[in-house]
Amino acid sequence: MIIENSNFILEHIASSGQCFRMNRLNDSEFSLIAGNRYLHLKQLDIKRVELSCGSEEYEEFWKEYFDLNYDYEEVVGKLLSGGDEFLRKAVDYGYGLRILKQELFEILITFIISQRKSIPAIKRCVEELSLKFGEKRKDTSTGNVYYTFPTAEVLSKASKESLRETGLGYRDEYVRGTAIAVINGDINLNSLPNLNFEEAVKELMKLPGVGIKVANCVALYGLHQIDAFPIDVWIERILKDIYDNQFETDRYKGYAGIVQQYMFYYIRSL
DNA sequence: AGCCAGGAGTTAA
DNA sequence: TTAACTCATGGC
Repeated sequence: MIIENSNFILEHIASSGQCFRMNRLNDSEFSLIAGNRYLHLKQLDIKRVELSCGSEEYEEFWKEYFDLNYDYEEVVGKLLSGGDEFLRKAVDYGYGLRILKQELFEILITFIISQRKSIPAIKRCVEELSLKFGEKRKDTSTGNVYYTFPTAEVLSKASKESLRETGLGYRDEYVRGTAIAVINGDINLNSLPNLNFEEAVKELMKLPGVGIKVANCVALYGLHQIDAFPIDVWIERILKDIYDNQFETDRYKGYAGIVQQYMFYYIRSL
């Protein structure tokens, strides 16, 4: 089915560093594995995207996944007219970015993996992990074969050695420890959506391999706390070099996470 | 070849 | 509380 939206650019979303299983197939087409599902996407033009799913699956899952109930045009308008030169250029460059609503456990593990890794390396590791510990599926509408992201159950039972074979490096114990914490009830992922931002971050940081930055990423991409503002090495450079450490996230309350996404995507292009 | 990657944990002060 | 050091691996 075809989606019309003036802020939905697949190329920008796929390479924005928030999802690691969305891949470019050619000039206009992309594949995406999210949760247990597979989707084929095609950018028809600047305002139209074709999805391989039917309207029922779209309404039930993908519409929410792509945050298509939220009006990004309003945020874009504020940033373009807000008088901040860097943000204006960032939005101008990264138009069509959105904050996806991804599966919580998958986001938790992938951002634990992300520490001290480049985006290509993260993607490779996530694919290896899915191939080794996920379930093989076949998409009914495209016939495409893919592997789901592994469950906490499976990862909690995996040996350190088998985990490390996927390229995790020293993060093997973090992944294992977090999966075990989820299974034995040390943390209840289902309760996190009920917490406010500060409480959720505090809870997440009890997990091995989850510090302030990863917790913010999980809050933003897995809990859709769009005031979360993850500060990685790139964002830190911006805050220092562009804003002389005077950037005020409070000024963008209600959509700071979206601002962060534009910043991140833009700075990496320079 | 050597540096850096969407950092976190530990230790020392 | 903060600073320095270490961690395994791959991409460029």
